Amino acid sequence: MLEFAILGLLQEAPMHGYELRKELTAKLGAIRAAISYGSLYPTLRRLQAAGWITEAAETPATAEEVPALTSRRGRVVYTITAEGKERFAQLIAQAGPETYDDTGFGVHFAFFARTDQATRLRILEGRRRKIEERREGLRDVLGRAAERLDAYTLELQRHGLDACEREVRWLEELIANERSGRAPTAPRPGTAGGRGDNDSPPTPGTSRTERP
Amino acid sequence: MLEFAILGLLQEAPMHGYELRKELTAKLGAIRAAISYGSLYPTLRRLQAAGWITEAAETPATAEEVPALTSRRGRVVYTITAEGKERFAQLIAQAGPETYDDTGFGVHFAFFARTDQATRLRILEGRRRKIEERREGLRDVLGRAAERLDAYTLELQRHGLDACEREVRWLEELIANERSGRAPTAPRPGTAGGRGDNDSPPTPGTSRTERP
DNA sequence: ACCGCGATGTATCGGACCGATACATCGCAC
DNA sequence: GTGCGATGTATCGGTCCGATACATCGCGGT
Repeated sequence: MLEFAILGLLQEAPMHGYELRKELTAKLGAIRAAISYGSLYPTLRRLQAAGWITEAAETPATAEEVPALTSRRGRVVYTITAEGKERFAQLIAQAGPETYDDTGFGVHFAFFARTDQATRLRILEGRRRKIEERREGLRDVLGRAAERLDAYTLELQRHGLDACEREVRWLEELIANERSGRAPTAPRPGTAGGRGDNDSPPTPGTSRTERP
Repeated sequence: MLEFAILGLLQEAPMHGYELRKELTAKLGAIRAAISYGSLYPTLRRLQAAGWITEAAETPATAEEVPALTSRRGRVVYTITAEGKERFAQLIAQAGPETYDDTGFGVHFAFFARTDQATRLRILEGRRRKIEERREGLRDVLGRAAERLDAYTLELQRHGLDACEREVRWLEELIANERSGRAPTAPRPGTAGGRGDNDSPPTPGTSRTERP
């Protein structure tokens, strides 16, 4: 998962670790907390060993002579390689079942702008199926095993069921939009500020601002 | 987390691993998938080493003579010890920041029936604070950094923001109920079947059916 | 002039948890 | 009689997290 996200982000620009974490947090803030350095740095090491990225110490040429004493451990900038881009594409293509769990789906969705429409559709439908299964499981528990569980546990299931139904509806909407070739965000009279435009529709060609 | 859940479940009845997993899945189905045996068995081993639980092979007395050849590896039944119950109470009491992340909160909530009201309130408020922070973070991104992100990422944030707002409202409701000493489930004209009662309100004494 | 303190920045270590895998028994349907 | 799904115990490699350590920079307070 982290591998995928890093590869995806580094395609936008080379970055050093700290920056990478910040961008990652901004992009994935909706689905998970902040990424830990205890995962980030080892993963970066791993990616480099595999040849997907290269790391370069940031030293601006001049004054290479006296690096001893207070060596000013410079920032390490990571850049994706051609093989790395290939790897990313490959990871997108083979969207298996692990792509449909909460984190996996979220991360893949965050990089939908780099995913072709067919794969997007496949992932959205896989996710929907998975959530529908979870929903059925919760309904079962709430229906059949309700008397075995205490009121708090039941309330938790109810809340979870609600979230499932909501997400299914959300996914339906996205799938419908996807099929009709539109950008994901239909202009809803929504929660936040009034501006309703979205820049750079991922599939150019059929992008019309929905206005009858 | 797993330690907490196991200790909580085993207080209801002794169980063997497979059963434990099933109960765990039923109880926590709303917040996480199924628990893995790769976590379950090592954790059980750890709990036993610490003395919180005891394991006993299931062999019904008679025919102890010929266990060799097709030894019929019996089920191993785990029972919580007095120290285990103490440990569970201690884990409830020290509800730290890790209690407020998604999984941690969910697991603790699932065992609210074994938690005193003051702690319940503390956990609910801690969780609310945490979700409010996440919500503010998402609003920031959607407000300030919107033009830096593609339409899909924005849609993801929007969905996450929605979930946050919804959860905060849910928590508010629970907190209000908790403060007034009621059971968690107010009789809502809800989704599933019509029965609106809940058995065994966790704090007896002030339990009144809400009817002005 | 000095100090603290928060942001920036890189890094490791132990531990929790997962997914895949292996192996064995039981009951039932075909 | 045989395959097959549910029941049941268990390990292994690997991913990721939380705590911790350490170092620099700039800014505001005193």
